[in-house]
Amino acid sequence: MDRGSNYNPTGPIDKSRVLDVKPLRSLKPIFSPQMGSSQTGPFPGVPPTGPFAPGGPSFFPFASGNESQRASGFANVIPSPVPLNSFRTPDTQYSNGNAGPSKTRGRPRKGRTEDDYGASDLGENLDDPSSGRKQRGSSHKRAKGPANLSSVQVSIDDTLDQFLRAFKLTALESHQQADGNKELVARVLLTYNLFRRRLFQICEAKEDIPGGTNRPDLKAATTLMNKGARTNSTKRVGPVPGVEVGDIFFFRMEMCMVGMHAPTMAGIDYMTVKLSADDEPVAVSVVSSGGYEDDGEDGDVLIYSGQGGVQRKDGQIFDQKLERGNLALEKSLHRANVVRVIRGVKDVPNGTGKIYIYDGLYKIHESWVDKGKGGCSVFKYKFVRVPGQPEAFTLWKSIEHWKAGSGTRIGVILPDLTSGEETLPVSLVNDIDDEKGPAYFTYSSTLKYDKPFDLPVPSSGCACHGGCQAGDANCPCVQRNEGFLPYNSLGVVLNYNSLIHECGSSCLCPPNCRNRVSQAGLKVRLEVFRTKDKGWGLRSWDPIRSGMFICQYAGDVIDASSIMDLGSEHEEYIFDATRAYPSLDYTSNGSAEVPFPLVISAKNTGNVARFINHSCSPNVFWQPVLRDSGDKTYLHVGFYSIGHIPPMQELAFDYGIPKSDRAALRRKRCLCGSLNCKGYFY
DNA sequence: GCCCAATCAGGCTA
DNA sequence: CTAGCCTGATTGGG
Repeated sequence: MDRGSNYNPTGPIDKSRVLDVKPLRSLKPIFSPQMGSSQTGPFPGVPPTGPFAPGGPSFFPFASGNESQRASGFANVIPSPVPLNSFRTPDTQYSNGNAGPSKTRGRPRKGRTEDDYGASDLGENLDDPSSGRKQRGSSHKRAKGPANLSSVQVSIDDTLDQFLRAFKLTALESHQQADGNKELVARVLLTYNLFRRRLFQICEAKEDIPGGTNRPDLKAATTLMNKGARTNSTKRVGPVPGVEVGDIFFFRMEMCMVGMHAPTMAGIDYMTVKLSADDEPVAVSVVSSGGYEDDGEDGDVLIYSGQGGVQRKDGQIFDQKLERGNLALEKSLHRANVVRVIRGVKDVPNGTGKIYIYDGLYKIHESWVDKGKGGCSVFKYKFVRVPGQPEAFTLWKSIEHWKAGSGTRIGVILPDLTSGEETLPVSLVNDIDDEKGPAYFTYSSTLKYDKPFDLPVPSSGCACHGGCQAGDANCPCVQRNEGFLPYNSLGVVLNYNSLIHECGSSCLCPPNCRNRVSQAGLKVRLEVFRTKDKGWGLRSWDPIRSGMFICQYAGDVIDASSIMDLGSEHEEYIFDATRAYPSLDYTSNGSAEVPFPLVISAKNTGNVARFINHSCSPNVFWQPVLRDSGDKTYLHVGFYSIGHIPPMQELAFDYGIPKSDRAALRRKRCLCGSLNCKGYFY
């Protein structure tokens, strides 16, 4: 019921009596509150129909069918990597007016950590005590390779243009910028994240490049938005087309770009609606991320604090005023309008970062004035979630309980089907039917090569005792990856090469080197679960960032020529790199294939990857990864997320198309259920 | 239209 | 690890 101290049971008070306020001009509801109306549908009272309710389900008559089908399949639109020679070409070959040192902003670059997500765990347990926690400062900078500034600038521009072209965002129609849809939102966010990561990778490797930044999140967003690559820029009360309840974001700018929440810092977003006589502000969304003392009785209630009203360092105290966002919330309360709520939670693996969860539509039930710390007056608003929406924030709370072992999770068959083989347990869960588990197999987290199947790649290990450093031109591992480290410290791939060269056994770097991601094991808590109609599948309790490593494909490497003879029951657990995969087709234009015909059977021995199902709209893709072992180099297959994946969403990748006609005859009915499902897979 | 203030970021340092 | 400083970007409002 009441939550006690903060709660004022006397109900809303007359704020104008207490504070310096603008008068509420009209309290007559624009829309009838509809609280007890007989309206049907999942969101009673939503939207507040009328002149300013463009939200809600829409048809997209302008979306070209085949274009949307093509573009939402991430894999076939991955831009090719910037060729290495673009960093070596003299300036004179380019006539780009932006190139040239004269355009540089003279801002001195500061020292920075190895990634854009705060402190890294690198540098701990180092042999070399003098290196300290982090390689920083002049010695580190001097180690960086000579950067050809202008050509790097060109490559940043080129990279962006490639992304924009690949995702067909070069010339968005104005109606597409104003009103989005799911496919468009996905394209904008994917482009943003690919560019942001690539931008970070380039900037951390080279000093003082024009357009360089220590805030790739901001830089990438402004660049994209300046080119018109955004959507849902029309503010609206109610749902945002293309964003679903439970969707997650890792940066405020992401929400800005897709019309979820426009302000870059402020917690309350509102719009001014035209009335017959006056303009009135109406709230559209709030972000609750711990800046104030927000609280709620349970997952469906949020006590939100108004904006402003701080206690300054000099001791001066400012009360909150009933203006701007606070006034808008007050109006939304009186109009009984819905407000989108975004919950910010701490990103545990990152530490300093936050994850923003879209928790759906809420209504403000009451407001009051409270005394905040320091004694200033603070507005409080009680948000109550509109019933009937999919679970979002409460799901996160449940997962916390599962992890702590305090919650009862129904349908758990095994707490850890890997029997400790993996770094993290993997639950086996069935809350669908009576199946007791998948057919017997031996769990193994590694890939087994029977025959020496090595590649003629001369491997000379690095000597980076403190872990490989971005921009270290002397590191052979950096060189093999075209001058960059392929991952950040969270295990996120930063760009898309046809091959990732990880450090191997001949390298002297420690096991927690940034370039040993796929060999370091699981980083997210996975579960094998019973799907409704596709057998067993794989999903994650933890949120997964765009580009993050998920797992490798373990099993037995088998002879590619024998794949034709395998029985159909065998091919259920086959990974076949010789198939045509959309992503590989795109990045390579057909030329750069996997170095040798790698086929893996996980029928008898395998890991979690054998449970990943096919989807025509995948959220996971794979990349070949090279690791050396002694004097031999072995190929592995790493799985990475395409976009951000909320907890408990099934992981799936595109199984590709077999190149042999015989195998192609064995097509199976696809049950992925996506809008652009081809209807079958192999 | 220009400028500026306000703001539940996010990186970095002490 | 946390508090605080610093740069930063959008948008509303004057």
